[in-house]
Amino acid sequence: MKEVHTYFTKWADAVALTHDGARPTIRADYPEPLWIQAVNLINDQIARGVLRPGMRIAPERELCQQLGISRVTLRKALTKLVADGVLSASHGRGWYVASTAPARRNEWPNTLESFSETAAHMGLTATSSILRAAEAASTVDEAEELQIAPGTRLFRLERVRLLDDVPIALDATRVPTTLVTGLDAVDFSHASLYEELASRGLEPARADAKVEARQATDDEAGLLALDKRTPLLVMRQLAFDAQNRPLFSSTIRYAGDRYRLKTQFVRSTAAGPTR
Amino acid sequence: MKEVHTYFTKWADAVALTHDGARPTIRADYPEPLWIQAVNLINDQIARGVLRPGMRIAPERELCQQLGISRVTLRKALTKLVADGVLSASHGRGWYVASTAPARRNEWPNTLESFSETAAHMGLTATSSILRAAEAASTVDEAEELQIAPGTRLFRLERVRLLDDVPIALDATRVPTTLVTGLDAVDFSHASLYEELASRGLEPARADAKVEARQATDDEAGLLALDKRTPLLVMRQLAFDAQNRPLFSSTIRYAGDRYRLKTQFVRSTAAGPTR
DNA sequence: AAGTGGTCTAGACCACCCC
DNA sequence: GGGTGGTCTAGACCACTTA
Repeated sequence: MKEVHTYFTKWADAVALTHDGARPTIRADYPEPLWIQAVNLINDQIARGVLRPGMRIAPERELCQQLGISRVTLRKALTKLVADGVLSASHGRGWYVASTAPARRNEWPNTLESFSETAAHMGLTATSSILRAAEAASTVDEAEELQIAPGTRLFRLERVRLLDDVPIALDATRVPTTLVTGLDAVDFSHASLYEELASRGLEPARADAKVEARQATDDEAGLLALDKRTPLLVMRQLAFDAQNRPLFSSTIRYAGDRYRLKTQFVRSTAAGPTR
Repeated sequence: MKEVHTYFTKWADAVALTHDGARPTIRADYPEPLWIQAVNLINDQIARGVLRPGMRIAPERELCQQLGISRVTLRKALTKLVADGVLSASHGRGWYVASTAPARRNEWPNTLESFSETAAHMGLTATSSILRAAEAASTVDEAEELQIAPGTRLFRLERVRLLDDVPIALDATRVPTTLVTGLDAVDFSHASLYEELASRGLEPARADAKVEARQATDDEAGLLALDKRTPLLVMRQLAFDAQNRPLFSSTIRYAGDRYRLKTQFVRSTAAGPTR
């Protein structure tokens, strides 16, 4: 495809990273990998206003000298910054700072967060009222979804999720006991399921989610203290670890007028998998 | 954190990629970059069943020889496959094929798709009934969202979106005329907005979305031929290009019982941006 | 101690953009 | 032609896992 748009007719001046004092603080001592230090350094410069939206930054080979790292390492950092939407590259022209005020930028591309973590980010306290926390045999549907044998025992956790004591959602989560046992001994009115799983070596890496809207039933309306006509935002989630093993499934029914889901879609680039 | 879980007590046998005929088809001629060829090759081997879920693949240094590429290039391919959830690495132990049948795996991590593209994937035909397609001055709110001066003219496109002639959603999209002009001359009852933008050099790279549920108004119910009590799934979307310039905003109101949003959340790894 | 992934380097060539 | 990003290589050292 032909590029129709031209941004500048003349070259923008490149901006060096070292405008204050000696060489920037990239140390080979190894507290953190060099490329992560480079990412943080550039993020800092943008936050500090040394690098402003739309600016062209110094060419790669020059940055390498300034930072004292190799080009391969620098490019690993730049790649990460592109993924975060902080920089963008233009082939024969240079690197440019993305044009959004960094303060308003999103934290992470598309984060899988627990309810507790989301609450913490908002400065609220997440608690739960437990409706059920027990092991039982799985149904055929549950077994298929979690890729276990039908009848395998599941830990079922059903909670009313509260933010600062206001009921927000109904959360029904199922974890196969083939992955973890002893969850029924935990008090989940304050504990976080994510943390419990993490402490047992189970780390969710991603989750597929389906979202739909429907009316609340009488039961649901009662538990969430809703007007019966209020719609629910229903999110059905299946979480996997890095090996794509299903870890747990959860259905979260949010009160339609008390919650808003946020997500970010990314346009796929290059090498889409072979079907 | 300490790793609690141990997967194997004994080493799994490594699996080579070359089980059929001569060396696999990675050619330096350059139709595609070598690392993309490697990605495709490994995806193919998994699809063909040579590599099966849970298997350990040959160590990096061995694969380099088999494929005739350098370790850096191979690792670029492996990194991509990790991002796609196809492989996972374990430090001192090796590379493992993720344990989900590849056929059931998702296409792309989290795709930004147009309605037309989504329809095509489902084998349906997307059409539109145009409610409005005209330029007008922006309101203060619209201007702020799109980062333009208030009063700047916008192209407003309002459509009923149909799949195989069934009304699915109401789509209201606004594009600043500072980015593109002449859109009011296009017949959007069949044309795709994404394609029109792409042909003018505007490529969306990502979009922030907020999703909520609410009841349909009488007007909305009428346009979508809904029972008035059916809830709507409302998605408010703001699309950006690679430089983070806002390209357009769109509000899509789906009939709650005719559509289901799918998305994927990814657990953020390493180097979270500085706040 | 040996095997493996994780990080890093110096140097090369190509493709694209602009003068 | 000169500057710039995109790709690729060979080789090195470190950290983690398993024996």
